[in-house]
Amino acid sequence: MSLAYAIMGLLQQEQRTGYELKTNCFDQYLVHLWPADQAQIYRTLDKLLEQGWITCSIEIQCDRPNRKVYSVTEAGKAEFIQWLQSPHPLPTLREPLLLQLFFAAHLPNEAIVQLLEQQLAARIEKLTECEKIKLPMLGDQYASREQIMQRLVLELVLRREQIYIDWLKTVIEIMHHQ
Amino acid sequence: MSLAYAIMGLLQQEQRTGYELKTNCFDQYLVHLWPADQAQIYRTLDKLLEQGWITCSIEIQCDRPNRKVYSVTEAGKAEFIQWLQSPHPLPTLREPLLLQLFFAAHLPNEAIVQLLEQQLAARIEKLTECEKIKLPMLGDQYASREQIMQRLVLELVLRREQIYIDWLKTVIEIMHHQ
DNA sequence: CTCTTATATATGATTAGTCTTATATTAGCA
DNA sequence: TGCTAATATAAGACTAATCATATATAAGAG
Repeated sequence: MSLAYAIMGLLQQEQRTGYELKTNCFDQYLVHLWPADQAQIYRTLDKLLEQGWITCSIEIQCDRPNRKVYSVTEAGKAEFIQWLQSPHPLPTLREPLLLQLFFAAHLPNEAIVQLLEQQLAARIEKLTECEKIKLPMLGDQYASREQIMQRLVLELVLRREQIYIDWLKTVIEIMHHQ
Repeated sequence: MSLAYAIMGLLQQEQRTGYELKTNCFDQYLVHLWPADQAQIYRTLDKLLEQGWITCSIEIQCDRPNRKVYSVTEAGKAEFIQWLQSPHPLPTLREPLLLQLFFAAHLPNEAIVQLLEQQLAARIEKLTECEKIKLPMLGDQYASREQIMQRLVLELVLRREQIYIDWLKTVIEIMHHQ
């Protein structure tokens, strides 16, 4: 379960609450990489606590609801390093659009183009979102090791989105001239 | 639930049993697009039957276990055409490797490279698998409409795999010269 | 004669992820 | 005064997918 490790990775940067993980980490830096539901984050924190991989200290606040601040234990750090190095099978990417296109012979060309145009708009929007992410460029000598790794990941995400856009455009072109 | 529609699409080509769907369709033509578990196929067939979108006739065989042959009803065909045209939100692609790399600053370069090399091998294998799929080329004037659509889908899958491979190679290169 | 493979269907259990709703507090706005 | 937004956690319900296992028959190999 990768989410558990994502959480441990984030808690190693600094101790955090479930709320901070959701709003400051997953929704800001991991939206395009590993989106996570609030309910799932809290449940995973419980599970990690049970396993003894994180600990929790309750901060009593007078002006706000109490916070449970989590940090990673030594056992958790060891477990995290193990996970970091372990190979995973390629995940299966199931894309409804590709399935639709696979069976699209049943549809008139205009209907197919409409489907593709809609997808193209969505892809362009996603690429624009990803381009907004601020990270030092690859040549940047002031970039930290962490930032370099994150930039490399972002590079793939950008390239991948670009491929979809290019492909959609050529398919639309082909469907027009048929 | 896209699997239900994939099944209806396949049953529209010709009537089939659950076993044929699994071994002749999903495992052969849809492995890289929409892999499906045997248990899930049979359960989805039950659900489609309940909905009245497919019908079933039992073929008694003397030498083999009986077969339940399914075909799509008029209601099912209408439902399928509706689905074919309806836009879907972009699916979230969660890739453990990207998450690992995101946090890989904790790891020495050699360990990162090892992870990348392993992934590269897996990606090359997958690309090779996809290249084995036989479909007429895009210019082919004897290609059916169905084949053209399937070739277009395959083109994206191939391009996407190629992007991963290119990216992995450049990242490995970068990790070596750091 | 037993073991494996192919044909054929079905159920139980579990995981990961999503959606919805509930609770509680404070600040700020109209 | 009531409404909304931000902060903070939790539980219930559900779906899609996966894994394991069970059943039954026949052909073919060793």
